[in-house]
Amino acid sequence: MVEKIVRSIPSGSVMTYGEVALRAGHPAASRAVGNIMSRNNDETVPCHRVIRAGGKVGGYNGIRGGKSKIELLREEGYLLWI
DNA sequence: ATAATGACGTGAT
DNA sequence: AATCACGCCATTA
Repeated sequence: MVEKIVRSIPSGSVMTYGEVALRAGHPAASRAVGNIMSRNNDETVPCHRVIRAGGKVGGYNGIRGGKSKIELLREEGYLLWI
C-alpha cells in the first residue's frame, strides 16, 4: 500500500513516486501513486516527502494557502535551498 | 462497465 | 538544457 510506504519514509529522506510504486509492487504505477495521494491526503501520510524523479519536487495539494512541499521539505532538512 | 483524468516517467526532438 | 509526445496505472465521474 502506497499509504504505508509513504508513512515509512523517514524524516529527512524523500522517495520518488516511481520508487513508491515499485515498492508497492507496481513498477509502473508512478502516476497512480500521485493520483491516490491527491485524492487521499491523510495527515498520517507525509505526502510531501514524495517527489518526482530526478529530485524535482512536483506538485502538492497545498499550492493554495499553507506551506508548500518545498517549505515542508526544507523544514525537514532535505531541500536546503537558500 | 466505459471514459476521462492526473501530485509521473522516459525517450525523442 | 528545455520541450513535446507517448505510455501506464489507479481513482473518479
